[in-house]
Amino acid sequence: MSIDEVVDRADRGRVTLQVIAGKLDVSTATVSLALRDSPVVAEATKARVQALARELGYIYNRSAASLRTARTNMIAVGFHDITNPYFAEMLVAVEETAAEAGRTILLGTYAESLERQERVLGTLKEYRPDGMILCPAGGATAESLNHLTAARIPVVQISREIDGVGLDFVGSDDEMGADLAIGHLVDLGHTRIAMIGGNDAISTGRARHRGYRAALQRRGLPFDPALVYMDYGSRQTGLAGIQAVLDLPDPPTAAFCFNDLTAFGALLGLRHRMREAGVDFSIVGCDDVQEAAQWYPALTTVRNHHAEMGRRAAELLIERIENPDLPPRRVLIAPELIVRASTVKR
Amino acid sequence: MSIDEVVDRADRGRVTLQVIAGKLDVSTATVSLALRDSPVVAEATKARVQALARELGYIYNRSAASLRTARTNMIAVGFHDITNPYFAEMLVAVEETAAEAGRTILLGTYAESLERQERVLGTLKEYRPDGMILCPAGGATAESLNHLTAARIPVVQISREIDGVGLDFVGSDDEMGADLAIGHLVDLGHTRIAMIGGNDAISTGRARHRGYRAALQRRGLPFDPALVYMDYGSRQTGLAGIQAVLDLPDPPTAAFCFNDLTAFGALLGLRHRMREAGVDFSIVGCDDVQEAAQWYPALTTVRNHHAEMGRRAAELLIERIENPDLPPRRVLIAPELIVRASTVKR
DNA sequence: GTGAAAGCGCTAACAG
DNA sequence: CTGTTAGCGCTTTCAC
Repeated sequence: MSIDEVVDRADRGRVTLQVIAGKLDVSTATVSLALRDSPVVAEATKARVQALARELGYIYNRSAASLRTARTNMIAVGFHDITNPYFAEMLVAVEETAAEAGRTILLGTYAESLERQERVLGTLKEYRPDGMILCPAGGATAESLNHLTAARIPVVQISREIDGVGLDFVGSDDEMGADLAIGHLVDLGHTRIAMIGGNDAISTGRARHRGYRAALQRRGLPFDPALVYMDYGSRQTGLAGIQAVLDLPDPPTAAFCFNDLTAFGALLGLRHRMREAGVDFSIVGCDDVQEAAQWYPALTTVRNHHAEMGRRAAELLIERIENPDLPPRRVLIAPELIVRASTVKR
Repeated sequence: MSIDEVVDRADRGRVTLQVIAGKLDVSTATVSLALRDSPVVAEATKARVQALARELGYIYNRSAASLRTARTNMIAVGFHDITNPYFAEMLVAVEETAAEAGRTILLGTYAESLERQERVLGTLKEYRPDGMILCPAGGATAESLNHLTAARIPVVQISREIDGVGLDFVGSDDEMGADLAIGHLVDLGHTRIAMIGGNDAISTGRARHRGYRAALQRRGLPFDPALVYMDYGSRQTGLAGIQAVLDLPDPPTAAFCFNDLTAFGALLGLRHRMREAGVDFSIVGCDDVQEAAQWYPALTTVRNHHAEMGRRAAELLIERIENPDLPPRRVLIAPELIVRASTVKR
């Protein structure tokens, strides 16, 4: 073969197993095996094949392989929002774990739109990922995931859980987390404790609110609905929520926030009222995103080990891909209270 | 066909064009056309095909289609770090723009590791994405992307630029951004202005430092190397950097930070020294991530329109996919100074 | 240790 | 308007 031919081939990006086989006068089967370093091929042959492949700039075509093997080595990830550092950090953990296991991430996002989620998941599944990791939009129902189970696609839910789908789940023990937070505040002498952010549309919202009420009750404290400000867990919610409860005739002295983002907003809202967390008010967040330690005051929060959640979800999924008949598993990671500077004795 | 057969097919996830064609006694070609709503197929036939496809739970197999068409409708995105909100927000814009154009994102990350970048890009290209959007790790060279250009894969670089690769680029005009920042500080009466964060390994680092020097010079201010604290643009860098320059015999009264993350760290570092931005010191960030407006004090920063960068990058890539022979384009988005509360008259 | 051949599920000519 | 045919690039028996 001439150099020109080689360049020509490489140029047109059309180097296939056939081309290599042709030039070396071996079969495509041998080339295929050789490139995958099969022990069945003679060392000398392998070396020749691999050398030529490199020289020609051969690129393995996974679409073709997938068609044949019914395996894509792709893991589809459907997240509602990767702008929230909690999910961004979780996604990185998923991606890194997947990459270590030779898998690549196919990503879809849908904010909190059920309709976009529908479309995105539909598209993702056409790529035939070996499995999916999902954090559904608020209000998603078991029926909305039926098409995935019907197609027998291995799915693990992360962080948010939909009741009654028999799918794997990796999340945090949110009732315990709320209890940790409330316990800490009560220990500091607080008796009027607000809960800001979170709503009934998502499982974490329900669980953290449930945990909040149970924790109060467990400690003999009354539940006052006026102290509960429910909304999507954003900075804006925290900003508005803290001010709303501060305006109450009998305002709280502390607040447990649905997540760190809400807590950051609350920290700010406090300043707008010339108050300061850690001085004359206490704020506890939930999640422990990187930013939490960096705030001023540094945020006391419930660490949910979200990177570990990401890693575990990827591991669970890979196990399920390899063994689809496993019974559904539910792994709850125990949260941990991280006391920093935003909480103070009453 | 019996219901049992249907259920059986659906169960085994093996509904293909052939199956539908067989049941309807038409050819696979017709089914293929009908499912894509081709005008060439009779309405009645289309309706029958589409109805049966839905009934059987047919899932389009993009691997198979890709093999045939040499188009995957995937866009590979290689980012070094999506934990930085700047890049997370950019990624969302890329993903949404791609989704609107019927493309899905294949994601790879590599932190700042050139070796991981190498591996990740190599894997991504085996999936035969129609194109790639890259933000390379620090220190990446033109050679390290040669394999992509050799394979004639359309690539657009985003945010960070590698000299001498003839690839499309979408980024911000960083010298202008630095000039905006320094101009603002000089207008406020500052003459000793530090620059914190950023390094020579990445194009934005070089450009912002170049802009910083040029801006000083343009205003007749001396350049003092002691005021420059170079490092990767992280919160930690800001925290350490601000304290380092504050320790100088002749400390600055203001600082321009490489990015918002660094600025957040600097804001904190100031507090560790009982100083406060917007009161007795001025800090200007760069990027304007969502968090910037939420800080206390709210951060004065150079808005780089990173969401628009993401959108433009996706658009440029799609244009190039459709027209590979376009000459390389370089789009620089003009930054904008956003004055908030972290800067104050000297 | 290597080759021949079939086929994964789809699309694109081309014929009729 | 619909069918026939070939083939995308790979993997996998099964022979030899």
